[in-house]
Amino acid sequence: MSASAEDGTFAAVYAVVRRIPPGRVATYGDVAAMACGSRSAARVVGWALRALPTRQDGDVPWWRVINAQGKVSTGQPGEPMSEQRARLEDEGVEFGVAGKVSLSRFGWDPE
DNA sequence: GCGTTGACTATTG
DNA sequence: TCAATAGCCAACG
Repeated sequence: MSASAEDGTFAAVYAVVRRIPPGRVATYGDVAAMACGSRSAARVVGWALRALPTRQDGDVPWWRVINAQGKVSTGQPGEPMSEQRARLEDEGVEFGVAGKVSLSRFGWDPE
């Protein structure tokens, strides 16, 4: 697709995140493995999602992307809990007492 | 082209 | 469960 001027690591990350179905969560490592081909590139995924508001994409469900520990990494100062967690709960994702999600239950299973 | 930074991951205590 | 350390990759100035 050459219609979009977006092609590269960032676009790859956005494409993978958009493929995450509602009620499911994916880890940075998983997205990095599919977007960049390397699980170690998880930092790049965080960078791409962090630059999302700057990219004005708006259609990327960044809240469905969490860390390998099953917890959100979005540090939202001033808020009791990250909006990411609220969105996930609204999608049907349940959090443990430690505020962690069971990746074995809600983990995204790419076909 | 180099050095710094970052919404990470895995390991160890 | 939490804290600290090392490793990895890409974008930014």
